[in-house]
Amino acid sequence: MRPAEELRYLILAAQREGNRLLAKALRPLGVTPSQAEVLRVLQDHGPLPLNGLGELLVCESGGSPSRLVARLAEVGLLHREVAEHDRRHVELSLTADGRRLADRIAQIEQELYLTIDAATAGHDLTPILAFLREFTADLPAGQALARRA
Amino acid sequence: MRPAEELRYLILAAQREGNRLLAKALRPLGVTPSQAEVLRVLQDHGPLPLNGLGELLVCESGGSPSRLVARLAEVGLLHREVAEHDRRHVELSLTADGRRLADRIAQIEQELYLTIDAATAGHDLTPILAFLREFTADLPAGQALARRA
DNA sequence: GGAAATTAGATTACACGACATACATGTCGT
DNA sequence: ACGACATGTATGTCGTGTAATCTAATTTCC
Repeated sequence: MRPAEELRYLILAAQREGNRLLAKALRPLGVTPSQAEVLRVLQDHGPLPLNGLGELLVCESGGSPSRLVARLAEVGLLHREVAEHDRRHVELSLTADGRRLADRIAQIEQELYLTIDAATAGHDLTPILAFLREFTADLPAGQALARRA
Repeated sequence: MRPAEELRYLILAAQREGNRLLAKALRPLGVTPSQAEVLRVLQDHGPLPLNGLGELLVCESGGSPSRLVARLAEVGLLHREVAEHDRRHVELSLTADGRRLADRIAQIEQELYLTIDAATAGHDLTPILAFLREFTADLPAGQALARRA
């Protein structure tokens, strides 16, 4: 199998399995990995319009994440408020419940990162991160990640 | 951002964007990336039972890919035949249409691999492949990929 | 200044994919 | 024949991409 093909499928495999592990760890909290990403981004980057949130999400690369946000608003984890100066904008902010849950999600992420650290022991991540950064630099999902820093 | 976190999101970003590029390239053929994977696996690994196909797919890692296969059978790209000696087994094989389409998919994959080669120019893939192989070695999706060789 | 066109933000609908669970059915050992 | 097990199916929930649509703001042109 040529390297490009193996790389393609290995990235697919790693993403699928990593997502599955995270979904399992998050299940007791009643949120999915994508929902957790929304809550954590809102926790770290303050109130955001829907569009601004979309620009920081790696999942849901195109358009506005209306549907993802709608589910979180339904269960009272975040608040949607129409901006008075521009009624096209919807300001999103975590509720008290949402902040509490975001803290618990952060803990689970820490455990995940310890698992990843263990899996990467003996490997130099530098060339791997460098390649992936370059590969995604021009693409929406990569730019979203870059904006977080 | 700690390396483990960046790695997690970069893998997600790379997978999403890669899939989007492939989906766009496959659109004129009327198939999705997952459907294309089924057709190509069947082309390379002969007739397979549904379960055996599932063991070679990186997408749809758990369970049997019933629905994926059902859609392809509906549009006449593959044939499902119940084995006479054991009616639990369904033998899957490409139809003439399926074989023709698999050839065209293979061409599009070649173009994708050229794009990946260009993106990886200047990088040594060896450590990247080694890490991802190790990371997925014990997981279903990684084993599926290993079985292809 | 005001109406029409354009742009921007958000929502919705459709199709498909992924995962988990529950269910039905076939096979085999006893 | 009965139950354990394996295999395949159906279903529900959620996620993701695309496109169409709706409304609000802005721009353009008279």
